[in-house]
Amino acid sequence: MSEDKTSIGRGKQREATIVDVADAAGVAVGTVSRYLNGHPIRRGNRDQIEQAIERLGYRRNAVAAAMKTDLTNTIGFMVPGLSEFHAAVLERLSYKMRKAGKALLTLCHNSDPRSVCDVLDFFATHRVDALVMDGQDDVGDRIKTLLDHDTPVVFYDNDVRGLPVDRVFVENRVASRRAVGHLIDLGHERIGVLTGDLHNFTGRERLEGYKMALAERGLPLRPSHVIDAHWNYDGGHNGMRALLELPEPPTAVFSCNYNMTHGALALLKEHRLKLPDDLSLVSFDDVPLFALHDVGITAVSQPVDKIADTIAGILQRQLANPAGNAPHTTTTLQCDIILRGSTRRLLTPATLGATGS
Amino acid sequence: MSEDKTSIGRGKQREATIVDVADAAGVAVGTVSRYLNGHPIRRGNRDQIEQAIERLGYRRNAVAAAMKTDLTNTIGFMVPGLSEFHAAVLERLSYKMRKAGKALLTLCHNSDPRSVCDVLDFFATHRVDALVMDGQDDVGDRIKTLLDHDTPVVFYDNDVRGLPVDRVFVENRVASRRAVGHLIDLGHERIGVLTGDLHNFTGRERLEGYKMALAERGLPLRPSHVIDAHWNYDGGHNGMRALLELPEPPTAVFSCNYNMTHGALALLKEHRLKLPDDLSLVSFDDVPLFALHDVGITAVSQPVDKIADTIAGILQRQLANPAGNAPHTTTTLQCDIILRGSTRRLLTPATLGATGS
DNA sequence: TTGTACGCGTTATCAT
DNA sequence: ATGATAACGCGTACAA
Repeated sequence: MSEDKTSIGRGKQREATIVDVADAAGVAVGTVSRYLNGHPIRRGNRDQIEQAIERLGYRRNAVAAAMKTDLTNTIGFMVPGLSEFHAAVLERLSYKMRKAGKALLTLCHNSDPRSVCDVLDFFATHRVDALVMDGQDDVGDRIKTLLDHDTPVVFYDNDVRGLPVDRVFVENRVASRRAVGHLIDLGHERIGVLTGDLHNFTGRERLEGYKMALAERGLPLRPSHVIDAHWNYDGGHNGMRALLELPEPPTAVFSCNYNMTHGALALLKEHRLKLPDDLSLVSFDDVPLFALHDVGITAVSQPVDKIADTIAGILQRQLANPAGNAPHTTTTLQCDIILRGSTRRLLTPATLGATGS
Repeated sequence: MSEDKTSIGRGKQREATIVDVADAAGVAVGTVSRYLNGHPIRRGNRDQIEQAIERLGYRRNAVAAAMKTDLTNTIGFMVPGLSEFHAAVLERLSYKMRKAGKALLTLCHNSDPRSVCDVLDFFATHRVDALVMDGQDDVGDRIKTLLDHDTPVVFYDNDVRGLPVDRVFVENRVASRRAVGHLIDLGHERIGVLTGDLHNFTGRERLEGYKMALAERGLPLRPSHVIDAHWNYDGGHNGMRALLELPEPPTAVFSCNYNMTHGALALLKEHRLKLPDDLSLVSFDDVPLFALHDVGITAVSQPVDKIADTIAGILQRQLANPAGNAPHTTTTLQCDIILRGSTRRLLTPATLGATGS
């Protein structure tokens, strides 16, 4: 009820400040500030200060400190959504940064360009010390604004060219080429592909890997076998149906990310089609349950921990640096391909295909 | 090179402030501030201000604003890790809060009490406007500190009693009882359970549901069938092995969360045991791939979206409220049980069991 | 080592 | 509706 300044219970109880602590401890504010920041302090004063802090329930105010130091100890993190992959990167990265006293401000953009801009503005306004995101087109202006103010930016998972930022990617082309090459090794010649958005750098790279594998074995590229499945479940679901309804359906399919694989698997199940007898399948992105899926899904595994650790390293280097004059790096990490039971050798592979064309 | 105050390129280029904007626009700072906050402004001044902002590349400083208003528009979010469940809640919650101009400061504690405290201190120092977390024991003091300063706190997923906070949970007991009841309906009498940490409120509730189902059908509770699997993969893996090595192994198992189910499934696969012929299994927590797992995993599905939406609602109500005098609520949401193929009717169920005891 | 005093960028309170 | 000015809590020269 009462609005006393000395109210002990709940209520507007004004926060104790560094000044209050100084008064209570009988020292100057400067001394308290130095104590808080780990500078040497006379023994007796230190005890007084610690008691005062305890007694007053003083809590440091990082907001006020940020205003002076221009350091919020906060890092912007923006991804399309918290799929298994991005969630894993976020968890590991947040763990690493916590040990450096920093935390991630997490926001998703759902692949909506408008949201991307809003989020970037939010980060700029909140003066994040750095920004980690998947590359997104049409945001060059906003990114440049951040860079102009010496905010380090790290792209991962997807690139946007021409921006002076640090980058952490995986060898999308190499891994995709190996994955498709594996199918060819097994005798497959009609291989479908579910691609991500091709406006997207990573989407194009994975498709290129597919094309390279075909080309280097002298297999033709059939346009009808290339389905734009938009990175998502529905795309994978519909795309797989489209492939199966082809006059010459593929005997194997390469899916360029987990979501599309998921949709494709659902469609196969609906039609009671069995891997690998009715179709061989390789997925980009490995998730734990793929190992348990009946015969097991052969998949390209991204090195999540290495990705996060690399980003953390870059962040620490850039933040330790006074102005943004550290050189920008691009790290490209290798993927493993995990062979499981969703792919099988195709016997007498070309018999039907030869008569067809 | 030059440290000119007029440098245009990269570098220490001091941020334009509201004062600079006011000068350039020929108005007072108060006017600019009001413009930025959407208050009515004379037409001509508005144009001047907008031009000045554009010309100077002015970006609002949320840190300085926070110092005045005691509002950081930042919400602390702490969970043990970003498992599928928590990641989904985080994604949806962050989406909801973004529309209110707020973002989540995300930190994981990995079930380490020390980390829990560190994270809580971090949030307090950074003056988050609210806190969302899974309940964790032994942190009453830190939580009380936040509450004393009128920071709304919401617990979800796991409870800690005796704290004046808002709560959002699911009907753990009811759902578990139904899940185990389903197994009993199918004729199972020897039913194992992989439990989570029993120091944990939710862990105990799910186990209670198991016990209730047994009791109300007159089945004995066999202590050897109750395995503490610590919520995690290894626990589920080892726990399932322990159950199968029993002289009278269970014919069905109830696993109290996804991680343990995952471990259990892995063990079954290693031993080439098939669901549901060799064993029936029900999992608490549903994940998308359970639908695709060979026969499909019967699972209790938590209403992730409803959980997040409920939390968002509470947050908005509490934040709209001047001081922390809004009543605290506890919301308990229902779960669905998704019947799939991992459970089967046990024929002549008691024949062997009867001779045994 | 310690104390004093100023400034960081914004909002809020007054008059006008 | 606007202008002038006092805070907000902290860090840090500077002088002592």
